[in-house]
Amino acid sequence: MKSLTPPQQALFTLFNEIGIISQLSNARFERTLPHGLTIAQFSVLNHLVRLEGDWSPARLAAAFQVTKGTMTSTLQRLVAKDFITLEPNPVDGRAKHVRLTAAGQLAREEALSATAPALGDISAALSDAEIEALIPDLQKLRVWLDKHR
Amino acid sequence: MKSLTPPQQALFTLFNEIGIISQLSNARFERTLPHGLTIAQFSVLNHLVRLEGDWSPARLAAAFQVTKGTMTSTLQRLVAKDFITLEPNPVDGRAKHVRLTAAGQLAREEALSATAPALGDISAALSDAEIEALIPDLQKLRVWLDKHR
DNA sequence: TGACTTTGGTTTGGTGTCAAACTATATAGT
DNA sequence: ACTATATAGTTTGACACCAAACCAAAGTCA
Repeated sequence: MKSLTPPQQALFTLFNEIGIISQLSNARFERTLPHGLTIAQFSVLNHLVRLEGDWSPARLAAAFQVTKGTMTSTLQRLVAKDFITLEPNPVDGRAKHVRLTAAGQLAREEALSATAPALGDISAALSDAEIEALIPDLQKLRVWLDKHR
Repeated sequence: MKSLTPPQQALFTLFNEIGIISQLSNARFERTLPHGLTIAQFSVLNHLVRLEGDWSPARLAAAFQVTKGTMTSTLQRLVAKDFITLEPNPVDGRAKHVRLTAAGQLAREEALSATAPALGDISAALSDAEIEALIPDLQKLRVWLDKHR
């Protein structure tokens, strides 16, 4: 029976843990979100509030490492909820502007408030210092994977 | 504008990185897999080869932290590829036995060979020691999330 | 100017995942 | 034994995601 070398085995375990954590944490947050928001939808709202500037669907897709098709779908759901509008770009006939509505800003505030407690709980699992320590290594890994895909 | 405390911010970043890594690494592996296997499908094949014993769909679902419905779907695709069979359990009329076929074992071997190089590449991003160091903390986090869901 | 290439966005089809509803079989309790 | 509950597996309906095909508007370049 074929098998992996120990370093390969470790990597395999690492990605396995990461996959499960991603799944569990998404489920955990999604349960707390109001208005039937999903993580993907909330992330877009949050992004638009925090980062100034003009955001097109394509720019958002690049920022979230997601295909344009995926972003189209997420934005359509946000439009259906009246949390954003898609306006034509007067300068570029292909492009659109993504604009947050007042309701969208409000929903983002509510979502943030609802999410914060669930985040606090996790301190029981890992100390703040441990969390801080994990981030740089994961970022290195993420950047590498992004560059080599 | 509402905001998060620094520790909450760190957790937010952590889960964000984890989500992206999960996505990118899945895409990366899936590209290398033969027979149109997905990660989910390969994981089941691999599991059946490595761990002896009788495996029912329900037991597999529990092992992979996935709902029974999700496992039903994955198993059906493996059956369609003739990589497993589902046999009735003579003792329990509700349950089924999941059995690997010869083709399934072969496919798992091929998948393992095809995947190994992609795993090796990643050493360029993170040293073996760094990878080993990450795992225990992530396991703590995963176990906690699993227990509190 | 006209043809070719790139870019922005949408659509389609396939996969994974969940929650919830549903059937059938087992098990427990009285 | 009968009823109630728990368990195994499937199905349905959403959502996120990808790859690939597609259209329209820009941009390039000869």
